Amino acid sequence: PYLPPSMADTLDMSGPSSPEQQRANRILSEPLRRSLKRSHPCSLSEYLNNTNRIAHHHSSSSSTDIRGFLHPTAAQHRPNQPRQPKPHRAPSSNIDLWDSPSGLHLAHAAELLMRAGALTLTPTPKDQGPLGGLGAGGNGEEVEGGSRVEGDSMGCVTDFLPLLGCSWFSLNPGLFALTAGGGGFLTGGGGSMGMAGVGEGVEGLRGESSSPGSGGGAGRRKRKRCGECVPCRRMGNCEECSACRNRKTGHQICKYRKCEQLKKKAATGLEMVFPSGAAFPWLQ
DNA sequence: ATCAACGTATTC
DNA sequence: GAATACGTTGAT
Repeated sequence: PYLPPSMADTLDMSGPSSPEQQRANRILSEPLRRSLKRSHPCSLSEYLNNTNRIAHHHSSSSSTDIRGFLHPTAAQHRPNQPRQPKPHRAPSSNIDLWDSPSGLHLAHAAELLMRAGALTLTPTPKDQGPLGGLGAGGNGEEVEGGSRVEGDSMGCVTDFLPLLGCSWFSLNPGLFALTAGGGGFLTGGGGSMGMAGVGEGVEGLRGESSSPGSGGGAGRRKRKRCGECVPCRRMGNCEECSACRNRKTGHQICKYRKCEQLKKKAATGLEMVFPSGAAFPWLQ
């Protein structure tokens, strides 16, 4: 029930069986570009904290806790119960990480990232967020080596919630963009990962450096030209437009070469945008 | 909304 | 370090 057949095919780790899968695996195994290697991991702890704050804001009971979202049963009862399989869906009330209004199915996304090798689990003792140890610690279990990710019989991660509860769950925005304003590179159609943006260098994660005190615009990722639109394909500057005439001071590309995608306002927030305009379309 | 200028990320 | 170009900001 977690993954549609097309996605299950995509995530089949038994080996590449199609040219698309072979290409995807090759791309994943290729070394990062220099600029991508310099990308710094983006911790989800801030996101989770924000989510928690939002939950408090929206909850009139004021007793809402992210623990309740991540471990509804653990937060309410089951002190000595053996580990229950994680519910596929949290209660529909309040903010729901598993079926958020914005389509942010975080666990699914992270599962895909991990399977694609784009998500790293980097536990550090000092990087345990305020929610660190949730779930696993509650049952006296330890996450060993930071790679304790179990899959259920359906091949889905059932023990992912403790990872969400810790801030050592990190993403590498250079390798994996969670915001693709010019169109996502994960394509649901055809059951294959498009990965169009990976080889070229995926850009577009925003907000990672926009935390208070980071200096605002400094550190914000730059999007890149799509290279496919008419302006991008145009060769040479016109040398007549204002951008060309003010090249030294304006620092702008020729107006006739300005990428159509970059003309649009960049997407904001932690979300995937697909050509269809839907986030995580395979889950809809 | 458009434009110019600037800051700065990125590439060479 | 220079050149290029994206993002932001302020002026119009």
